[in-house]
Amino acid sequence: YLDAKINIEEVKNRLAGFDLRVTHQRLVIYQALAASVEHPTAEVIYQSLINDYPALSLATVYKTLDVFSKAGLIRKLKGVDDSSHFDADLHSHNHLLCTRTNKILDYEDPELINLVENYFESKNIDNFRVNEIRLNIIGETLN
Amino acid sequence: YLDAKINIEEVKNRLAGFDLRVTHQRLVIYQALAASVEHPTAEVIYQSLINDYPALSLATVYKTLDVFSKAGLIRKLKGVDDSSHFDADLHSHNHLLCTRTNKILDYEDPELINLVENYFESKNIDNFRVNEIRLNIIGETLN
DNA sequence: CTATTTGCAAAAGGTTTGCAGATTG
DNA sequence: CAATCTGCAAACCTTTTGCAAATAG
Repeated sequence: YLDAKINIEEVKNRLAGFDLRVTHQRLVIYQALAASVEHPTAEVIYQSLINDYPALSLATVYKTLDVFSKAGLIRKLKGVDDSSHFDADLHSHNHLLCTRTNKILDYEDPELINLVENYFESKNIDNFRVNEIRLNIIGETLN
Repeated sequence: YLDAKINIEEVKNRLAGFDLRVTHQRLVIYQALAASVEHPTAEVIYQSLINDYPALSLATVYKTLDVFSKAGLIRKLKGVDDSSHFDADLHSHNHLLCTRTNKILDYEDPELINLVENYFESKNIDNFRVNEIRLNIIGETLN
């Protein structure tokens, strides 16, 4: 379930890069999120940390994820069941949303990303400034 | 804000087409949703009906919209602020999500729809059966 | 030292549920 | 009639908030 943890210095650099204060809680929350490939919810992140950091509060996890996503350090995603998930991967990629398991999976497809990006580069939408295109693929994992 | 109301016989046919019982509440709720171009929330639909149907309950609006969307008669959408909106328009189309007003606007673009549909027709994703592609354009209305 | 962040508990907000009575097919 | 739907109020669950103490820069 987990990638190798990113080292703490790297996390500090990333926080600094977004003008965010470095606190112990922020470091471990970011580290937990970045180490997961599962696009966890606030609750899941909290549960993954509570054993090692018993003083950590769920409200802090919520606040921190909110601060991070408003700063642009991470992204907030919606699952098919309306739950809020978070993603530390800022690279352009799309997601598979499974209606059976409610999980969110990464879908990396450079061809698709190019297709969509090219399309919108040459496109102007009246009275609307485009910030981001989110393409979600809804369906079912088969395994 | 409102299109002309669909006539009641047409609404009955649509409900029947999805094997849904016809009740007074369902008729007016569907009619209100179909008449709106604003992708209203449950609360907004409720408010739009409460004057004419004082006995209507908000819980019924929620239940009905849930039944409708599970049956496939309407679609549930998520706004940028995480609110649940509903859409009676089943035709292929995309949405503009405004981060300033939290509104959802229709974005009709046959060329884009073709582009994406064609791409996924020839595409197979391992261990995943695709049901639907949702492409949302996030940004700001300029008005 | 000042501003920001944290933890706690309480509150909020949107949505769901249980149930008795009403309605549909 | 049997099955389903409705209204009401209470319950629920996720997220947010207020505030005093702790911490970062």
